[in-house]
Amino acid sequence: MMNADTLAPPPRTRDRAATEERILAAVGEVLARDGFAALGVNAIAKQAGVDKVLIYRYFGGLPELLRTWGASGRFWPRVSDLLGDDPPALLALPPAERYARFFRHFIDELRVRPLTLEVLAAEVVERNELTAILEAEREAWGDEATRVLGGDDFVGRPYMRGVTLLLVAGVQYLALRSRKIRVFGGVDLRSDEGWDELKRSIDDLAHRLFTAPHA
Amino acid sequence: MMNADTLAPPPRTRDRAATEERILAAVGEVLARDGFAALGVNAIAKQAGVDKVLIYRYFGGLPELLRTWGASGRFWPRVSDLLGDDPPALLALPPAERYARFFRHFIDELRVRPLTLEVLAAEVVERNELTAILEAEREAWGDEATRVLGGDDFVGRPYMRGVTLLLVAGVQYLALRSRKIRVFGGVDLRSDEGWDELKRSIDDLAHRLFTAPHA
DNA sequence: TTGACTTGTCACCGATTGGTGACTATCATC
DNA sequence: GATGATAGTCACCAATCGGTGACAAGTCAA
Repeated sequence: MMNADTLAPPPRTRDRAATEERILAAVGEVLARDGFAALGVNAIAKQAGVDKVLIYRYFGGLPELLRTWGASGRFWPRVSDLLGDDPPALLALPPAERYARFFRHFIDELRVRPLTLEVLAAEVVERNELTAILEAEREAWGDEATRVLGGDDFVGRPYMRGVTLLLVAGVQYLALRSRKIRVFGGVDLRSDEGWDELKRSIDDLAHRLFTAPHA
Repeated sequence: MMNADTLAPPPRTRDRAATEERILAAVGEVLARDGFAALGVNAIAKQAGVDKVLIYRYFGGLPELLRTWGASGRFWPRVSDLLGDDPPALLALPPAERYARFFRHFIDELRVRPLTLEVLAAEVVERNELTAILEAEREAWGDEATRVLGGDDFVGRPYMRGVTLLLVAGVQYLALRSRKIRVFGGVDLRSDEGWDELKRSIDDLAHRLFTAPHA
């Protein structure tokens, strides 16, 4: 029969914990390299150097694997990162200054986290079990942001919530777009200079919002 | 051979122009119903009730079909829609008023165009030949927007470009998110009331930007 | 009437997807 | 040392993807 028979396939290390870790790590690697659309059992197994059947055996399937990966919190910025190196100092600043600095940190954190942007982008285009899992992980993040920014400074300024929301959304959108395009409205989204202009604009805006309550 | 032989398949209407139109219409239908990810030759042909080989014969393939569809302008808002019913009247308004009204129109146009949002969402998550085709169609749109908004009102206000960009990006992002989630930062993105709050915020913001050149 | 062209249908191809069953190799325990 | 559970590999499945070649049927001009 010409069967190559005992052409022994060398089994791997036979270490379930290590294999599970390799699979979990492969999720992030595939996500970073090929994006959310390519995130399937075949790609993950190949990246991990493991047979895909182990994904079903160890995690139960792709959704459960994603849920485990999302819960591991290995891709999302911690809330403290949004406050900078010295949170108390930030909170002690005058409102306009705090407002502006928060957005500076927000921009910087977003720009250096390709995995975060990849997940955010996926949430824009589809809402399924996978994105819902990761979205729940992220909600506390946005809530924390509004809590830090909000507080007593918004009383008497009913426009602040809408403006803040639009700025947060705008920063997220521009960060997302920078993955696919370079220039948006004349601003280079892939250079520090481009983002510096946006930061300075928010700076000016913040001072105008807080120092001119003329209504 | 048990060949069912002349089990005559009734050919369609044998009308190339009509068939091409059905295929083009099917593009929008598939896009609206199943989204950009499902936009393939199989799905389009099935939706049009036509054999997929005709897509290759009549259009040359999926990219060319998409290009034709994009150029047909059947999904994108015309620039005039951004200026409202009476463009000269809008342009004659004071800067702050014009600024605010433009965003009102921008929001209203975006919210009633699911196909536009679908394409915008696809552009966020992937950049390929298909999205590039539709993106080129849309560029003139954004350029026109900045031309209407910009002009002489921005001189002496270096922050205006960044702020405007962030607002445009923010509106687009919130409109995109409204397709998948209902509430963002406490604002209901699927109700007129939620968007009214955002419009009012932009209103206030516009007046502050243009009436307080205190720097 | 004949022949060339076009419209449309169908069958097939290779590649890739998610998913499963069967097999071998290793390890711990009796 | 034999036994049973588990780690890991492989071969296969049906479905779907984009794409092509062959062919039947209608249309029109010579």
